Amino acid sequence: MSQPDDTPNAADCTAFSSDHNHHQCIDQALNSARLLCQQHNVRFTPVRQRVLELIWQSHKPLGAYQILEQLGAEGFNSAPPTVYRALEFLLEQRLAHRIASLNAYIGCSHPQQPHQGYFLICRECGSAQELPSELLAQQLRQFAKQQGFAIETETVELSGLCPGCQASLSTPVTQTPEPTA
Amino acid sequence: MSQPDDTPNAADCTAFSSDHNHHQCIDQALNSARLLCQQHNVRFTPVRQRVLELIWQSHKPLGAYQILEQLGAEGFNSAPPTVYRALEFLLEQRLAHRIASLNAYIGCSHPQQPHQGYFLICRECGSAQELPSELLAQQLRQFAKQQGFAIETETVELSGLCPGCQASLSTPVTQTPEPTA
DNA sequence: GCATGAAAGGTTATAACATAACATTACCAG
DNA sequence: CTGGTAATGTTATGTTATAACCTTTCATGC
Repeated sequence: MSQPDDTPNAADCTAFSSDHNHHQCIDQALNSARLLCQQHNVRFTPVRQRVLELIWQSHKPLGAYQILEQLGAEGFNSAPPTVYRALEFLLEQRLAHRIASLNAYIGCSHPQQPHQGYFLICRECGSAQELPSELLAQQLRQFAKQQGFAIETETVELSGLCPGCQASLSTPVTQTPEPTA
Repeated sequence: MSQPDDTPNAADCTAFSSDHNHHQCIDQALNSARLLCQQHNVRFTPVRQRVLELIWQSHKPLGAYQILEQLGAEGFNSAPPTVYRALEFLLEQRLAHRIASLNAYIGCSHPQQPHQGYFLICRECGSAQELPSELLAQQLRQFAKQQGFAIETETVELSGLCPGCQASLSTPVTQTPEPTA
């Protein structure tokens, strides 16, 4: 409660460009998470932290059993309930989202603000970008309101091709090399 | 090809009101389907037809194994591939949609027009209403376009309470009785 | 320190959802 | 009526998720 909510957002980087400092994503996500768990007075245990790290390792949504495999390799207990409990916790604390269309999980880029995640998911590279959009939220509410429907949770997952993969697929050879730093 | 696309749409009824002639939904859906299969020169076999009927029996999305159970009870072959093949066919022909957030399937209310399904799903009564919305489609494209993202498939599933269940839950006793015909 | 109770984690089993692979049957075109 | 393709039958298994019950951890009050 004593902390201002001005922590940098972990994924103000964009999932679809490879030229961002991804360590920052992870570090900021973990810092945000620690802070948020303190504020909520809940325990950020090793397995919960590790699962959060794992789903932040890339911007690709991760299946529960992929996470489980990693955990097992690192000496954690590796029965399904372990990972599903950790994921349940992260979802409750709004530190992660579930991608229904993929049965997969991904770190939440804006855990501080209450929001629903809107996702752009590239079918080619597998990356998913979460985008907050107050405008889209309004439009969806409007859409539901016309039917007298009261929205509680929103699943908005748009699949297709990210800018990078559109380019690679249309010009598979002559693409400009990307900056490596 | 020789048929005009003016078949009545099976779900111009609304899933959230109980005072519609639901037989019409089913009949129209089946007629549309027969027509569409003729047009596409594909076979509308008994099991395909029965699965379509089953997912039209109510406006609640149905799980594959629920369908399977029904089929089994009726003497159809009842191994999983049977129902998954039928569903695959119906999805291909755009006669059904998959609801990712529920792992369930529902009849498509506007099979004639190419479209993505936008769904309002009531967590209380389980009904799902599909709504076409060119406006929402535009807004989603716009949203994606800002990121240079090319949408191929859209998963838009809004869960909450339908008008009827909002009323029942807030005034559990004093609700007005519904017309029975 | 230590009792204690709630939260977290361990363990085993199983439920729920979905597909692979290969054999058989149905159906139509020639 | 035959040959090929689409559909279905059959068996097995893969993948995702949860139930149920037991043990451990850890903050708290004594």
